[in-house]
Amino acid sequence: MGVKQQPPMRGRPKTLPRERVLETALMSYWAEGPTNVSVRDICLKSGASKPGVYREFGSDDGLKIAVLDAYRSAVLVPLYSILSKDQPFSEAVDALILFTTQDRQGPGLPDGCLFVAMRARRDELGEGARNKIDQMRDETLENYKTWIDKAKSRNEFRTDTATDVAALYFDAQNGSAMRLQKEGVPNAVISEVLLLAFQVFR
Amino acid sequence: MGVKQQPPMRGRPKTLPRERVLETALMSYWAEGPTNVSVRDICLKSGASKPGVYREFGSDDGLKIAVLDAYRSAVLVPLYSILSKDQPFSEAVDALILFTTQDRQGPGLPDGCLFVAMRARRDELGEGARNKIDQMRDETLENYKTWIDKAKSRNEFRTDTATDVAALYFDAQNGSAMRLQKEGVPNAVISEVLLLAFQVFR
DNA sequence: GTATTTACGGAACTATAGGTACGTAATATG
DNA sequence: CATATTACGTACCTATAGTTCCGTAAATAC
Repeated sequence: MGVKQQPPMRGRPKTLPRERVLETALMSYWAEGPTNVSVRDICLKSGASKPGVYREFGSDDGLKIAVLDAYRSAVLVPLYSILSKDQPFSEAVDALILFTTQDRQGPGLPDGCLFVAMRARRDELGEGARNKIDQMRDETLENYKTWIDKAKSRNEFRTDTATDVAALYFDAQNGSAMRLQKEGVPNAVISEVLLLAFQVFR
Repeated sequence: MGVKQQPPMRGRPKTLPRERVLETALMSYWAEGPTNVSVRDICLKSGASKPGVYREFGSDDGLKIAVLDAYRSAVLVPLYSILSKDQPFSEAVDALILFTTQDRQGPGLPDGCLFVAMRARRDELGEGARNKIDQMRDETLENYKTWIDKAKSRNEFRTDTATDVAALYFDAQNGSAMRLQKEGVPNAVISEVLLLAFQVFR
């Protein structure tokens, strides 16, 4: 199923390095902030031409949507998988803290979280990116909620706290951690802050 | 002391409504985000001319510095005064939550916190604003630290937590609360989140 | 009055953003 | 070969940002 083969296409073959553009944009937005990087910058860094990028992604907004999707696959899905993994609540919390404070220098990843940065500038972005952000935010909260409800049903989570409030809480702590990381606070300190924040559930 | 009298000035008298410009800028930045408001916007809303604003504040960056100072006096100083007031730690915490989640509709104030918004866009601002932000951030953390140390000396605060970590924690919780408020989360829910966050200190 | 000083603001200027028109190159088909 | 099709990228367009030039107005000093 699918038409993935090479159906001898007519016309001039496409040469625009889509993945390269996407990754350049992702890393640039992540490192420098999504509103501090112009399409021109991305073209220079990726070797693409401006009309090429617009042909491929439609608009600045379209590029941002594609980047958000890529970031979701690369970073958020792994986060969700920690939450949906079948393990004791406290172990998941530890895994969350480790995930959040893992070293970025080694893998050559920027500090902070692109999604957090996008949310912070939500109102400077196009309609498509805004919708994507809202949708991803909902998805994140839903993942937290499912996780918390499961923990509640196992008596591993205090039942005096509403699930959606707790979900907001976890998301807020994670966001704060990413912001501190971006500001240059050492991961060891961020760990302490998160440990403190998640003590209320033990 | 001071030369506040009217020393019969030479030249044409100044007519630019400095306070009006400042307040317009403050409210616009606060409501719409500091990087979503142009000098032109502020001129149209305040009735000033563009050269007038530049004569008075030097530059876009200078205007932002002036606005940050005004915001500090209007919002941060009252926050600091809660921390420095001589009252039991738990009462101060309650006062903090009340302060953060107080209604904005009534006084006609925007949701969220301008300082938090400025910090989020720190790298889109000029050098002067960035320095001001850093300085105000330090001041805020110092205020938290002094408050926490005082509580520790009274045995009202757990001594197993480093003061600077706790200060980062309080500031982070406050920032999250302001962000949630800006996103439209009801103050009642934000109260719950903060209550949860500050339970670790009881 | 004239000279001096200071502030005024309309109309520019410069830089950069997102976005595209259009002539050209590269492929498949007949 | 000619034709249709698709993608290429230089050079442009428009809008808007921050910023300033400069001729003029309103005051004091002589």
